[in-house]
Amino acid sequence: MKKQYYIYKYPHPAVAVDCVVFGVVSSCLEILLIQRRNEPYKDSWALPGGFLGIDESLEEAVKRELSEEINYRPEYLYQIGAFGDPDRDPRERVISIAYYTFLQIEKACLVANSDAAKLEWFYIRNLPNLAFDHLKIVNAALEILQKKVKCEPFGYGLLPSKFRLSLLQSIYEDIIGEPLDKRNFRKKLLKYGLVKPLNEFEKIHPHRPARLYEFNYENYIKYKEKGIDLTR
Amino acid sequence: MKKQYYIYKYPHPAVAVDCVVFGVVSSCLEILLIQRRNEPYKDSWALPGGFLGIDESLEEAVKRELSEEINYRPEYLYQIGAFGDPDRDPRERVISIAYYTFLQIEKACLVANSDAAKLEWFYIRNLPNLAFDHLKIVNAALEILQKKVKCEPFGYGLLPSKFRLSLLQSIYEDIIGEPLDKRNFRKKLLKYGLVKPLNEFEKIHPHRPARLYEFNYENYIKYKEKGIDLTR
DNA sequence: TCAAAAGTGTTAACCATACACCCATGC
DNA sequence: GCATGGGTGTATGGTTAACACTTTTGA
Repeated sequence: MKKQYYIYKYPHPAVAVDCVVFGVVSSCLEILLIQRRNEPYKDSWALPGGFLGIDESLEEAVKRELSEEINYRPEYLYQIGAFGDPDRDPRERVISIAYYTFLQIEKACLVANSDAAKLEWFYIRNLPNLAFDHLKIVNAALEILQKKVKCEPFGYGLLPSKFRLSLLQSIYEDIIGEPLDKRNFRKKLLKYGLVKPLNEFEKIHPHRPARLYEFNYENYIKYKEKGIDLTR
Repeated sequence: MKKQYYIYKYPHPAVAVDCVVFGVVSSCLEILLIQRRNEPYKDSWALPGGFLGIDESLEEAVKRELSEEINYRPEYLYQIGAFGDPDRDPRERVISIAYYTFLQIEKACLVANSDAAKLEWFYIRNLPNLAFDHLKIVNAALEILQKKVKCEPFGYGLLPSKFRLSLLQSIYEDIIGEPLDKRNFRKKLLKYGLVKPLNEFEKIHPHRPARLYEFNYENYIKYKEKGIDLTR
């Protein structure tokens, strides 16, 4: 492999991408973190991500990094924003463009990558110390979800395709950080036709089994455009 | 001045900042554009902006560029996001981090900068052709305002400190692109105490003079946190 | 006296809120 | 039969939506 250098007339920062991967794991909203194997922040937990290739788009870079690091290639990415404090990376000036995505656990086969970096899901309300300014990035992502949840239906592409309404409700509660009224929440979902009941039930505990529902995609999109607040 | 080069082991993109400056001009929501004096896109209209200094924060870079280019140093900046299509700039790979800000015309003394680049306000619904992907950036900013206006009170720091309610209403209408009911709009603003009436009137046309109002900052902040939709 | 923009109130339908009890199951 | 989470209905008050006419001014 040829050794090469890149020369510029003016100093250039490095550009990286990072991604907050949300998933529903053990009935909670969690994010996927990687334990760093190198300095800086060796052994700390960090968002999956890496440096931008000079010819690839920002989204391609995220998809490539996630494929490599968590063996999952997301279809949809949503930009959180750019994080560029001059000292956010001790090595050199690095601007990170952060994204978030949803991972339906049923669709993913997560394996630690070939480098055997450790991967783990963490409940959003119980995160470990994070490398770099990754906590700031996660918090920015959560703020976006908090706003989203108050303006549009939420959960499609994140929850399993068949789910209990109480699971959807608890994801909402994880995001907004306060309890919702069960009766009102269900009434609204059904009234606007956002979910349709199935004749299937989930028996995961020694209690009454819960009915499963699917999103009604047509109405989901309709109210995504029109706007709806399921949190009240 | 010493000639110097900057050498990296991996290729680095350039990083720029651009800013959509919103102002209320001739009773409309307008943005400030600069006519480019150099290639590429010579003579096209473009957002004010420029390259990031290697040691300055993203926001500092925007403030510096706006000071230089439009003689106005904004206090608050809001990030739109990063725009990084590989071919968005024909010169080299450039990632642009875009911001928007509000400029109260009463507080600014805009002069074309020393380089005598032409500055002009353009109504958001009647923009000229823009350089680079700046139309995409402006549209992203407008989408943010469209969402904002449906979730929080809007206009503080943008409108003159004393204004007619019909001016505020028409700014809302510029953003959402549809007419609002005058009675309902005013009723809501007053009911929630978002504005307070003054004993001053504006006579700018040969008709009945309009009462001026100020924002009630305390309630404005309160409903910004709590959320309110003045568009319905 | 006309044209133009400012300003004002009421009603009916809908929606949000708050709240408590029964159901189905496995142990 | 009990513990646990699943599931349901109603009444009240507040919010939205729709609507048309009078006022003030300068020309």
